Amino acid sequence: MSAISSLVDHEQVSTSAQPCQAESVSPNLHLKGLLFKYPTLIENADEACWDMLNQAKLMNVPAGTVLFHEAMECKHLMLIVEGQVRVYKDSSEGREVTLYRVAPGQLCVHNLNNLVNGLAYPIMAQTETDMQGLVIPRPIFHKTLEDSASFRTYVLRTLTERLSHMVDLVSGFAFDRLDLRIACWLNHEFEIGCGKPIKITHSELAQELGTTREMVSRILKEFEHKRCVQLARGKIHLQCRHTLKLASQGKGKK
Amino acid sequence: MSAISSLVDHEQVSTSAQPCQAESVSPNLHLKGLLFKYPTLIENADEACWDMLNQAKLMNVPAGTVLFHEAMECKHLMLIVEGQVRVYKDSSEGREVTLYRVAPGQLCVHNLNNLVNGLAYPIMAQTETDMQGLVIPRPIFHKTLEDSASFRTYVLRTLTERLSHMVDLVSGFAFDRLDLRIACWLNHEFEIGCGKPIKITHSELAQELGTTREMVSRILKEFEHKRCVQLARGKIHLQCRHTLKLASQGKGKK
DNA sequence: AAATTTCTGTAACTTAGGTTACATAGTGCA
DNA sequence: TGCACTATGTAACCTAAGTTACAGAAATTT
Repeated sequence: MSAISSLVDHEQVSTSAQPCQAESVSPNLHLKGLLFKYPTLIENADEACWDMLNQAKLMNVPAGTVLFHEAMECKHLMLIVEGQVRVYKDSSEGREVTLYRVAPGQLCVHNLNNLVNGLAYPIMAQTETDMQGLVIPRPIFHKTLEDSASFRTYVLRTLTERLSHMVDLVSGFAFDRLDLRIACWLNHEFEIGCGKPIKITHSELAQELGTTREMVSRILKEFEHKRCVQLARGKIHLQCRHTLKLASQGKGKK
Repeated sequence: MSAISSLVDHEQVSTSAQPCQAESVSPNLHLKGLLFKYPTLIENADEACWDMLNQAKLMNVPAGTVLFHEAMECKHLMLIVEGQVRVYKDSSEGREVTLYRVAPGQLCVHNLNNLVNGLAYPIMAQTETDMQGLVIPRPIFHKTLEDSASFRTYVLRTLTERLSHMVDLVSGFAFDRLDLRIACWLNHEFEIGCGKPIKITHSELAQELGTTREMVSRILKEFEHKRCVQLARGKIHLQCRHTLKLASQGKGKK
């Protein structure tokens, strides 16, 4: 509660109702460039879908902006062109868990939820980087849902995929030890980063996984002793992919 | 793995591919009777939606049937008319968590996921009671998604609602103590049952919440001492709604 | 009625995770 | 160079949750 209001007070907030720096996107060509990260949406897009995209406005949002929170209503759908958004839930004791991230090519399903059901949901979304997005007003979103088969497919896919992802989250919390969850997270990050060092602080990682900084420090240090990783200020270097894989499979419990 | 295959071996399994006892539903009137628990679907149903429903086949499934598991592919969408299905995830150590239940009026979103994305997902669904459902073949489901605005709305609503529910699950695991989670669960059950005793064993409740029987026994006994509930074999009686509410709000920590 | 199975109670113990409370080490910059 | 700030390390302690290992009660079957 206090965490939320302090954020809202002290940081730049753009309610979806008042997009800042919105401008029309003119030619189709330009659109295709902006949306090249949405291949599943674009490649099969039908006319109705293009209609919607042509009516979208481009909007710039600085890093750290709260896009929605608590009981906020969404008046727009946002397609992210550049940058990324973190969607998370915070606890009354000041801890956090990341639920998922929205990157170019993806939709914020809670944004969708809000648009479809008209229900706000007590969760937060905040830009992690400067962001550029295409803003689609609610009525146009609904109309396109009616008219465009391709858009529909895209929306449905996104929703069901997120759902599976949420099941993974639940089962991690329910069954896996924290060291396992950290190892898996590292593994995944190293995989998509091709082994490049991960830039994150221990307390950020704690907020990612819904735990505390001290626990993360403790477990990362263990991993360093096992020579999976090497720690530096604000960075985690991969030392041995194999050892980390083992740790992430729950083996080598020590 | 072994848990799954043993279930599959020893219990009655109906792959969605071979519905047992399927029969055509003839007149519209009959359909309306069957689907009276689907008001949101029925009341606004357009012609395309009725078309689909008219092509559905009625199917009876006995209690304890595994509807899908692991990497099983769904060839049908199932609208539950009578009875209920439990969708859950099991751990390698033999524990379980219930993800959600599907009752008349609802859809199994993982069934949807499978139909939409063609991806199977390692999670289980099993009938808890004898069940009667309307089976809709995959191609007809897809066609109706194209043609029926009302069906689409219904599907989207269901999906986004489940998603919110999953967030609650995650945040419970991430932030709430087990006693809190049990208290909330009891509260909810007493609410929908209007205070009637809940029929459940401790180990079933453990599987519900992803914990162990001993923990549930211990915490329920605590609640009995606090005079929230009264325990009997296979049953939990509500003693004082107020005290339980307090416990479920994390107050009266003892 | 006796035997068997299922359910519950509970004590003793272990372990994972969280908390408190510092110390120390980098980083940026005045 | 020194100061402030942020990030990390770590020990001691606490508590929630899980585990082991029973005993006994209630239901069900033979």
